[in-house]
Order: sequence, then structure tokens, then C-alpha cells
Amino acid sequence: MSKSRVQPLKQPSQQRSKLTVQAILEAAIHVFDEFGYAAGTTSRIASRAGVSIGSLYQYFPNKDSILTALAEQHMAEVLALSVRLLETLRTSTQALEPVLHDIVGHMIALHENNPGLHKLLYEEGLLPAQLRQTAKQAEQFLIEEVGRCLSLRPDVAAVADRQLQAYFVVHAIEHFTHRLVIDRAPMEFQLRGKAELVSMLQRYLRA
Amino acid sequence: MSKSRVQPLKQPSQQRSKLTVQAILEAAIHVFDEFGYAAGTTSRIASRAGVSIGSLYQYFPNKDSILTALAEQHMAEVLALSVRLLETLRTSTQALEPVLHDIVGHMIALHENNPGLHKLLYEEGLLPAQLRQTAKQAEQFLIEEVGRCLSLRPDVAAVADRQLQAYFVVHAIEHFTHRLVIDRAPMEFQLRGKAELVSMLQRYLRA
Amino acid sequence: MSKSRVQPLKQPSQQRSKLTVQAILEAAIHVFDEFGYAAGTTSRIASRAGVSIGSLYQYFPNKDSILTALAEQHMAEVLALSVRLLETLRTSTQALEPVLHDIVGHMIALHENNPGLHKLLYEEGLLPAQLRQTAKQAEQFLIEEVGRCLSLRPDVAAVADRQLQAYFVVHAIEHFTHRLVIDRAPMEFQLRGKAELVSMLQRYLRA
Amino acid sequence: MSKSRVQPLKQPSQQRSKLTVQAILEAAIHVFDEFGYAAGTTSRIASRAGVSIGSLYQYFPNKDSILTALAEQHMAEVLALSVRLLETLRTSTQALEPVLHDIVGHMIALHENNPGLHKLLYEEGLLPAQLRQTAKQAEQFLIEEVGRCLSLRPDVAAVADRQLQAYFVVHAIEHFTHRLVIDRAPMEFQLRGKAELVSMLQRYLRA
DNA sequence: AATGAATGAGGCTTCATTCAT
DNA sequence: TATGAATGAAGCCTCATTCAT
Repeated sequence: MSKSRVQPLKQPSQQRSKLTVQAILEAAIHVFDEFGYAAGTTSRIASRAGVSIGSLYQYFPNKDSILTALAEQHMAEVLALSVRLLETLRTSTQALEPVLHDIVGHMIALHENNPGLHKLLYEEGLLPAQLRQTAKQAEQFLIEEVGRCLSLRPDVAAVADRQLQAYFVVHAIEHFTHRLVIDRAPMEFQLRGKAELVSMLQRYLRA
Repeated sequence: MSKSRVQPLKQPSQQRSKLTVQAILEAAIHVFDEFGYAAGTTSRIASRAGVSIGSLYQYFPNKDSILTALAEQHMAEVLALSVRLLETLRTSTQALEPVLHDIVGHMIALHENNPGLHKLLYEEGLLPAQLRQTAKQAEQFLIEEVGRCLSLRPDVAAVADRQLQAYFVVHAIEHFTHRLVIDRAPMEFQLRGKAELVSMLQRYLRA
Repeated sequence: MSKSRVQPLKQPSQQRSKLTVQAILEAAIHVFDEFGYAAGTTSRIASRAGVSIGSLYQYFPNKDSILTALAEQHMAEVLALSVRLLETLRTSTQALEPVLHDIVGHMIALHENNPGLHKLLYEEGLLPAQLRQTAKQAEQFLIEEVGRCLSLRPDVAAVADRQLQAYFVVHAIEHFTHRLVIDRAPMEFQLRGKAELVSMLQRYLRA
Repeated sequence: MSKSRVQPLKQPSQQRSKLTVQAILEAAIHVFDEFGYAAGTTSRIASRAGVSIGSLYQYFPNKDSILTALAEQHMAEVLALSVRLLETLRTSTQALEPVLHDIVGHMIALHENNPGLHKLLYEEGLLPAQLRQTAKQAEQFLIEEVGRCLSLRPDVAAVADRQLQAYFVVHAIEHFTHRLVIDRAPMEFQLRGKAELVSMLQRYLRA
């Protein structure tokens, strides 16, 4: 509202910058996914992005910062999804199982592409301390929220330490979601695995 | 005659070699644990081992082979422990919970030291294809054995796909074991986590 | 508009690249000539070229490829010269001796600089198999052409095996050419040697 | 004379030393022949000789000295052979051709084994300056002797510079001898080549 | 801003040589 | 004297990053 649309004339540079940054991140996703972090060289990323190495360094101060940006992007997605799913969990009147199925399904969908990258992001100790800190805080927030939701549902057993339970739920979902995706198991196994994960969670949680 | 035979006169050279190899592996454990694989340089390993870089390469053809040796060593330990634990699982007449407690406890103990290294070993795609193959076979064997044991126990629910169940059990133990150790949570949390893991497994499995 | 077009506006980058490559090859010639292949290290070449080691590897994938480039360059020169000389041999109506003198003179001139390098190129088994193959084929072609030329001249004796004769001619020229240059004999000796080589060839060939 | 032969009792060590040295040189011949100088490592030589690397360095101060010893050995053989052949050349009343045939045949025979080694010895600039000096002197001596012999034969043309002629004879024999042997040409070609070499020399020399 | 050539620290590895046993 | 483990200088090469154009 504040900015009038009178001058569409200028800002091509900012526009272009964004495109370039996007192209680089896009390229980085594929390169890291395919080659891993160490072998995913900056020049590979630049050339895949169709951009010169110099331009890459115009937008990212160093290699780490590219991974960091990717991680932040992914964290945002996960958080956004989580918020939506929590909402479902909170408001849904369905039985536990279909809700869990929905959650797991969405989580798998989110990690289905570029599993190699997600492996990097979650498993290798590459992220800078600060971001790791942030991630932990987000996780902590998520765990707390999940804990609250679980407490609200009558079909979930009462437990002494709700936080701990939520911790296990969150990590079980995270881990097996990755596993199923990363192991590149045949689709048939992935489907059965998904069902079994839901089953495990359900048995773990049910009243 | 001059030299007393109290210490059996073993070939000093072989003795010394073994010590050197041990020192290198020992150092590699710590260096990889602390710096990760990429930043765990061979010269760091050598110098931490108190050995020249030349000696390192006298016993290991390249950097990879050091990690491989560590992996093989660890796999052997895991396998040996697994065999013992399976035996317990099979023969024990105890309730499920204490048996699971025992298993989880031993597994945590095995990974308690040098969690960073175990992360490398399990998570990063660094191991040579052949070893990864071997590891997968060992895991498959373990899963099958676990499946068999579960089938034998009357206190474990009958399920349609025992293999899948065993897969989840094995991986849940593996993952949370690492998690608890890697997160370097306070001991108090680790203890509660251990109990909760057992609880989760028990609920998942119980008839 | 502001910039005059006196100097055609060629891409400065490509220009610069070419200069760098030239500088590296130039330096390599001198370094290999002076130190031989083993002691002619890449960093010596780079520093003599006034270029960083990184630049060297930007244009040559490895040390071998530098020598290979030099060899290809030299082969091209030799071939070009040979073609010209063959033409002379074919068309000249002069007596054999002055023609031979001309040939030998040109060959010596071609090898006069950097004899150490030519030694490497011809004598040590350093060239990659493929290039050696090519060189052999070029030599074979040359021998055949020389054979044909010899057959055409009435002042050359008829012989049973023209190819073999040509083989000896080519190698005698090649060898003594190198010899005279490599032995770094005093100029006076080189001149007499040149004459004697011609004399030997003439006696060998004359009808 | 000075040392009485009364005590054959001691010197087993000297005896053994000689054997060891011989074994090392023998091994070095094969290793250099097969791998060349750079890749013919001292430990390869030692192990092929069935001797520890330490022992090798007991008898040879460094790697170069092994090659030097080999070169000296070969030079001695060449010289001894040359002396015998010169004698023949001097005293023989045969025609030039059979004498040359004999000479070339013997020279080829001397280089037939381990051509790779001879390539090293003659072609690569590996020999220490001092030895190269010695070799040159020996060659000079040989050339002079050959020159003298040629002068004595009535079937050899009188020439202005006998030394130069001898230089060409000696080097032509040396070079083509190596070529025929090193190129590992098929035996059939080697035979024809040998005949052609003799032919070339004969035409070069004949009155 | 964009380009890509240039940089050089630093990693892995080899191998001649030394030295403790 | 023999052994072979240990040494470490030095070579090749990579790749994140800088900088001239």
C-alpha cells in the first residue's frame, strides 16, 4: 500500500539479483545432492547456475553461506509445514492413525526431492554453530508444541514426561522419514515403511 | 643368556608395528571425532599419533583406508555385541522390558565414546561401496535374527510383516542410541531418554 | 564510441589466457631442458612462467599434459618441415649432396634450441602411449615418403628394400642431428659433423 | 703376493658382501630395466635382491650410486668387447663386410638383454658428471683406436678427417644397435636391420 | 555488476634415506 | 652386520577465494 505502483520502471537490478540468488541456490541444491558438500565445488554450483564464479561470490561471502542459506530455506519450509500439521493435529477430530498418516505423508513429501541434500543438512556436522543453535531452538519449539497437542488428545495416553514423549515422536518421524527417502528403497517398501512408522507411533502414543 | 626371558622375546619389529598401527587408529578416532572426515587430515592424525606422516602411509595406503579400518573395527564390535544380545533375547525368560533395557544400555555404552566418529561411520557416505555392502548384509542378518527372536516371544504381538517390524526396532535402537549420545544431552536426560526408548519399543512390540 | 576502434576489441580474457598458456609452455621448455622431466617440477615451471601454480593447472590437467603439449608442438614443427623438405627432395634437380645438406641443415636448426628438451621428447619413454603411437605413424609416413623420393632419383642406388634404406636415412638424420646438437660440440665441430653426416648419407645412397 | 693365502678361514664376510652387492646390482638391472630409473625404487631393488633396504644402503650410499655401478660395469664390458673387436679389425685379413658384421653382431648381443636399462644408461641424463666425463674419455679413446684401424685398412677409403669418420662409425653402431634392440622390433626386422647397418657402414667406409 | 583468470594455502602421497634394535 | 620401522622433505594437485577488466 505504501509503495505506489507508478514506477515499474526501475529495480531491474534487485529483481535480477533475486533471480541470480535463486538460480545459485537451486543449482546448489542439485550439486550438493549429487556430489555432497566437499565435492560440491563452488565452481560447479556457479556453472550449473549459469553464472560466473565471480557473481556467486557477489551474493554469497563463502561456500558455507550457501549451505546455510539452503538450510535456512529448508528450516523455514519444515517449520511452515509443521505449523500447519500441528494445526491439524490440534483441531482434527479424526482418529490418531489417519492424522499421523497425514503428518508422515507430508513429511516424506517434503524430503522426497534431493535426499542427498537433506542428508547433508541433518547428518553431517557442517552447519555453522549459530544456525545449529537456531535449528535446535526451532526443534525445541516444535517439540513443545507437539507435546501440548498430544496432551490435548484424549486418545493419547497420559504420560509422566510429555516433553520426552514429544521428543521421541518428532525424532522418530524425522529419522524414519529420512531413512525411507534416503535409502532409496523401492516404492513398495517405502509405502509399507510409511504405514509401519504410523503404526509404531500409534502404538507408542495410544491410550 | 644376558637377557632374562621374563618377557618372551617376541619379534620387536612386529611388536613395534602393531603399536604404531594402534597409535594411528587411536589418533584417527579422536581426530575424526573432533574434526570430521574432511578436516581430519592425515598429518593431523599422524602428529596426534606421535608418528611421522611416512609411518602412517607405511600402514595405510590412503586416508580412506584409515576410516575403513575404523569402520571394520566398529562393525566387528557391533556384531559381536549383537550376537551376545540376540542370545539374551532368545534365551531370556525375563519380561520384554528388562531385556530391552539391557540391549539399549549396551548399545549406548558401545557408542558413548567418540560419538562424532560414529556419526561419520553411520551417516556420511564415506565408506567404500564394498564395505557398505558388507554393512548392509550384516544389518540384514541382524534384522532377520531379531525378527526370528521376536516371533519366538509370546509377549510380542503377532504382526503381518515381522521383517519390517524388526527393521524398525533395529533402526530405532540405532538411531536413538546415536541421538542420545551425540546430542551430548545432560546425563540426566540421557537416562530418561534411555528409559523412554525402551518404553517406546515395548509399546511398539507388546502383544 | 568513447573507445577508439584502432585495436580491434578482442575479448581480453581469451587474449590473456593465451598469453598465460604460452608463458607456461615457454617456461616448461626451458625447465625441462635444464632439469629434465623428473626434476622439472610444476612449481618450477609455474614460477618461471611468472604464474601461480593454480593457473598452470587451470590450463593443463597434470604435469604429463604439459610435456605432451610440447611434444605435439614439436611434432607439428617437424612434420611441417619434413613436408617442405620432401618437396625439395622430390622436385629439386640439384645433385644429391646439396639437397642433403639443405635437409640436414634445417633439421639441425630445428633442434638447436633446447636440446635437453628434445632429448626428453625423443629418448625417454615419457610420452603417453597414444602420442607415441601418433609419432610412430608420422615417422612411418615420413619413411615411406622418403622411400618414394629416393626411388625417383636416378642418382640414388637401386636397392632391394627401399623402406629399410629410408628407415636408416631418417634415423641417421634424426640421431646425428640430435647428437651434434646435444653434445654441445664446438661450432667448428658441428659444422664438420654436419658435412660428414651429409657425406655418410651420400655414400650410403649414391648409385 | 703380499697377503699370504694361509688363512682361508676368515673373510666369509667379504665373500658374503660381494654376493650381496652382486644380488643388488642384479636386481637393479631388472628393476631399472622394467620400471625405469624414477619408478625403480630402492625398496623395489632391495626386495627383488632379497635383501633389506638397510643392507642396500650398507653397500651403496645412495640410489645414484647403484646406477653408477651398473654404468661402470657396462662400460667395462663395452670396453673389453671393443678391445677384442678392435683387435679383430686390426688383424683380420677378411673383407670389410664380414668384419663389420661380426662387430655389429657382438654389439647387438651385448645390448640384447635389458634394453630398458641401456636406454637409461645411454639416453637419460642421469649419470653423474664425473662418470659422464669418464665415459666420454673412453669413447674418445675408442674413436681414436677405430680411426687408427681404419687408416690401416687398404679397403677403407682415405679421408681428410679420420677422427670424424671414426666418430660417425662408432655412433652409428651404437645408435642403431640400441634402436634395433630397444624398439623391440620383430626378429626378422632386426636381422634385416643388422644387415642394412653393415651395408651402410660399408658404403660409408669403402675405398 | 558480471566475468573468469589468477591466486596460493594446504591436502594427499611417495620414496630416498636414517636409525634403533 | 642385518633388519625394517620411522622419517620428513618435497612433489602433485584442488579448490575456495580474490581481483583486474
